[in-house]
Amino acid sequence: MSKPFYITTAIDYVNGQPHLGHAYEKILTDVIARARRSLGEPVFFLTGLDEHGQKVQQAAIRENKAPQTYCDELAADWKAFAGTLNLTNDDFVRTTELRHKQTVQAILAKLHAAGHFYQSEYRGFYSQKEETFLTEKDRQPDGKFDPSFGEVVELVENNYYFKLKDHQQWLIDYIEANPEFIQPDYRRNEVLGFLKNNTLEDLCITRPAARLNWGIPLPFDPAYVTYVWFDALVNYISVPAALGDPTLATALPDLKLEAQNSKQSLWPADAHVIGKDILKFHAVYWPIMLKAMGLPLPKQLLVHGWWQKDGAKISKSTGNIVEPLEVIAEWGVDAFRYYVVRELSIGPDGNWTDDGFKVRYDSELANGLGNLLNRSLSMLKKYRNGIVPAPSAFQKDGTALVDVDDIPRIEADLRAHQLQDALVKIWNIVTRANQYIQRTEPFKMAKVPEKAAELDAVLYNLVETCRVLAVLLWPFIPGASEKIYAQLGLKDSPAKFSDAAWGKLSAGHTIGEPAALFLAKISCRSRARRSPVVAAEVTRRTSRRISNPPPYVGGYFDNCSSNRLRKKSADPKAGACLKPVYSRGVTSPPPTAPHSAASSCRRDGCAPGRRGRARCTRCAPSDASRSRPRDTSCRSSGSSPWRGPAPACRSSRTSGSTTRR
RNA sequence: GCCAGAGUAGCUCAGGGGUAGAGCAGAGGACUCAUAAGCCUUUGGUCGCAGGUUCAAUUCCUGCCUCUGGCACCA
Repeated sequence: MSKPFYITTAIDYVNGQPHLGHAYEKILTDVIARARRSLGEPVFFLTGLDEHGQKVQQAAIRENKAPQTYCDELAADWKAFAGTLNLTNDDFVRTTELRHKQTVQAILAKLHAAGHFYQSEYRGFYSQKEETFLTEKDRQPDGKFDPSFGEVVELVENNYYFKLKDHQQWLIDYIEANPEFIQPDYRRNEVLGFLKNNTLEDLCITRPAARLNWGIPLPFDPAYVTYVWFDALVNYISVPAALGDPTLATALPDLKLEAQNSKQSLWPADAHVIGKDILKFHAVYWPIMLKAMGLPLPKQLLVHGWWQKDGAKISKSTGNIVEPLEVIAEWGVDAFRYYVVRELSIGPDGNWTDDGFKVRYDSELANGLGNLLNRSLSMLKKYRNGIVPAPSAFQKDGTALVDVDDIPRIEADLRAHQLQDALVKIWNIVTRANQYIQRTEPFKMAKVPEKAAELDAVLYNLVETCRVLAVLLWPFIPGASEKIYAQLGLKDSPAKFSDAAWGKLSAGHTIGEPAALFLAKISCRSRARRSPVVAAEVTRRTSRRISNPPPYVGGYFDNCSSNRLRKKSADPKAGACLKPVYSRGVTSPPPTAPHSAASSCRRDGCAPGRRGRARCTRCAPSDASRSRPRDTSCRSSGSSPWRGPAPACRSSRTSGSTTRR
């Protein structure tokens, strides 16, 4: 058994309720953890809470609670939140737990004995009201501190310091020698720039217990508690230590936990997923702490950006917020997970817009993936009684749907933590499958008995593609993925990446009932609002196909994807909006469809029946620009307007992705 | 101020010395298996500004303008 893939989130400071940023980091981590499990690796995924410190102590006092009680109550919310996000964390660490405090103290004792700490005086301006030292930034232009700080006194305080000065050069060398250690690259460059241009100052690691007692006491001097660094960061090793990690047991021989004796080390972590705001702590202090302990460094710091909403900073005070729980309640956790992972790659800041969310939900999840599943299963049900047909020679088409290269490329993206790229590739398959239906027209084959074998093949390819998609999507949207498997009538789980191999669906298998995977909430409502005729048809179809139509809760999408229909519906005398309704074959088609219903041509005398610009002589485009030829051939093959060596052919450029990395 | 990075279509972004690319948005069309979904076609750009190198610059160089990030107070 190989070493488990050990991945962590930062632990969140428990002084409030979880917000979008917390949710984002946890989801990224969970997708990576699930992906590794799916790929067959053992995984340990750790998240948790940072519960010590002044703000917690103060908040507890304000609520007239013991700090531990205060933390216990909030911790319940945070654990529930992890469940709501459908996280697969293997443990949940709280820094007030005994196992954590014991590890912290063992480390402090060891480093103190080895001479890494010293005591020194700290002199500064202290606000008694705010119970904090002030900095130069807190000064007003006239040199005085803001009255909101109350009385400010100059205070001298002894504290313990951690020596950093000797560690600068090896850390620079290490980061330069290990490009994967800090990702993305520009974050790595920031750390290197900082390390090369500044001299590290020793780190103050304590607070006097008289001033702050909600913390872990120094084992060698109970007059002090340790401050954030040797508390919060240590969570990454306190849980493995408690689980009996042999690497940690060797490094911390005095740590006597009631540990299971594990044979496998979790440490070093394979990835710490963190926000850009805490990069320095993880890229500078943490490696030095580990080096001092004699422990190896984590393999990677994966640094994500922050979210904005509507282009502005997320802020409780201005009300510019995204409430994850509300979004999940309305749209489902899979949609939420999908949006935050698909919207941006790991690194840059993101911008949440409600419209953007709705567009992705509607066009990508509901109309792209969900509708593909629905139409594929419906046809199999309708034409073959829901029984998967036997393989035939025609099925080689399936390789065009899920290209032989797709699976390894997606696997490579997952391993490289390029989650957005993986989703883009997966959606290429969705698009290809929808194109395939249009190209092969199985609904026409069904009317021609001689094409039965071909229809078998097309149906097989479609249903099998849906199955493969479920497997590929499991790390991202596990709920939807499992629903796809259920609709396919498969008993097992789509959680094994190797099941993405083509052809695992066996002939004779009977699928389950098709149902909407992601209900498109809007588009039909939007249309319905504009045309009573369409509204009636929508209601009829909805009630026929969906056994339990959800109640309409109000609100419309502004961006209806089919503006053509919308605009025509808005024209009171066109009747054009009827066209799609008639064409459903419900009733006979309109005897004389108005010309304007089918064409953009509105000139008098343009013969009915002509459709499209090209066929209408009076409306034909006169400008040459419309038919500007597109010559994509390689220039070097023809007569060249320039001299010199033949230039490289530029016609084979690969298309770009929408992501900058 | 210092150090990075970025300015390309309405939006989000790829690209890169030789006719400018994708997705979304916009426009037109054909179809009916499907969640009014899906499919096809298509309009948009002096590639921030000014110089320079070059037969040729959006691409390389220089300068300028604008924006973003970092520069250890803090999660």
